[in-house]
Amino acid sequence: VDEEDDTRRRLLDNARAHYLEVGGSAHFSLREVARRSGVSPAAVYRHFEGKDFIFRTLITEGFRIFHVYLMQSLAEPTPLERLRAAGRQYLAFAGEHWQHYSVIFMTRHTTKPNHDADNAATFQFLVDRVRECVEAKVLREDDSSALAAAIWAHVHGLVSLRLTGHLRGVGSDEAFAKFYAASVDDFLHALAPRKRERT
Amino acid sequence: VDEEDDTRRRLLDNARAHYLEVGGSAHFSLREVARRSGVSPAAVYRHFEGKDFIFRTLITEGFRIFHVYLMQSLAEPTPLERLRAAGRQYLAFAGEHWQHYSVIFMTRHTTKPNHDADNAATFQFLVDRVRECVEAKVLREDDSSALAAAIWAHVHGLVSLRLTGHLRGVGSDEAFAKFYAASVDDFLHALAPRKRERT
DNA sequence: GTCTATAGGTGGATAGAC
DNA sequence: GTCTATCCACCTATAGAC
Repeated sequence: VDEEDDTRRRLLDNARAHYLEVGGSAHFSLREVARRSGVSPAAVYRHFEGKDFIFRTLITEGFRIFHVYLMQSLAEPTPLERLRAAGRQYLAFAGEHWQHYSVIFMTRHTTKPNHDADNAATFQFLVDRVRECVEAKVLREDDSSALAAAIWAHVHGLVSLRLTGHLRGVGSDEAFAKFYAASVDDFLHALAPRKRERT
Repeated sequence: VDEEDDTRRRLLDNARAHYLEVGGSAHFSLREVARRSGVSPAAVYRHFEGKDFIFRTLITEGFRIFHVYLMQSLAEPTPLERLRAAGRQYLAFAGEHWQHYSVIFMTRHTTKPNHDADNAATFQFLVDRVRECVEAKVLREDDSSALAAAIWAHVHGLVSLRLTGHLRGVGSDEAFAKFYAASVDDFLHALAPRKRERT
């Protein structure tokens, strides 16, 4: 079963690359995937039931890998450190698996049930990290979902503009990593509890 | 020349919608555009030299409309109000012209010279708004390009997650507008000059 | 300026040999 | 499990009539 799994891996990797080049499921070419993988179009049907099944596999795989990255942040000792670590893990995942990142977070929404469930579960992880920060008084008292959404938007904005090439001006990947870390800290600082006011 | 321009308009509108559905230029169908517009495939060639020329027109048109929105913010009297107005105009453009927004800011980078030039010019507008805020001491003294990039990332993150359907939890469009405004203000607050420290 | 007709190419999916 | 061969649908672009 060794060569069998190897072909399946090659098909998935090439499918992901091709998927991103055409930007969505509608005009994804199964023949092109077979061509890149060095097999005939018919062989693909031995590994996947068809075009759509390949996408589902890609999305599920992407969330699974992302989940592993996020879980690393739980090793930190305090709520705030766990939240900041989650931010670093987010960047690490996007940098080391930008194809997966694009598949799960930058593809237009077209009613995919699996995608929605995985997405909600992933978002809940961030909400939990935010909630424990609120309870520990290191983030302002506010709706945890709203705070989490704002934080997610911030990191996603940085990462996605970088991936689409719109933030080329920032420079090298290391320069971007510094920029990212500083910007996230700026935003988290803004969400800290206010010393004065707040009745 | 009335009906001629009308056909061209219909072709462009349908081309934009179709472009977004397939997510990129590679598998964009000229026939589909003709079909939606109620003309034959051959007729398209009387209005555009071919497939690629339609994209260039779409991108240029998108930036032109966006530019009009941004310019409205110059009516405000102070640097900070102009910057905050630019943020509101950004959301207004994304909301009222989400197709244009997607075309110019959420499409993968594939070496389009016109796009790069327009993009740089648009970014410069934000850098100018930031710079005058720095000079007026309402934003911290820092590289204006870096501050502008962070602000852009923040608003783009909010808007693009909303457009891809990942921020459905926020609720209605009005609820999202409130959330957007509050989040942008939070971030601008973080970029204000620090009272103490700062040598 | 729009049409029909057509050329040459690519796509998903299946049948049947090995 | 992979192949070749095949079906039919769709694509870009052009030619030529109106």
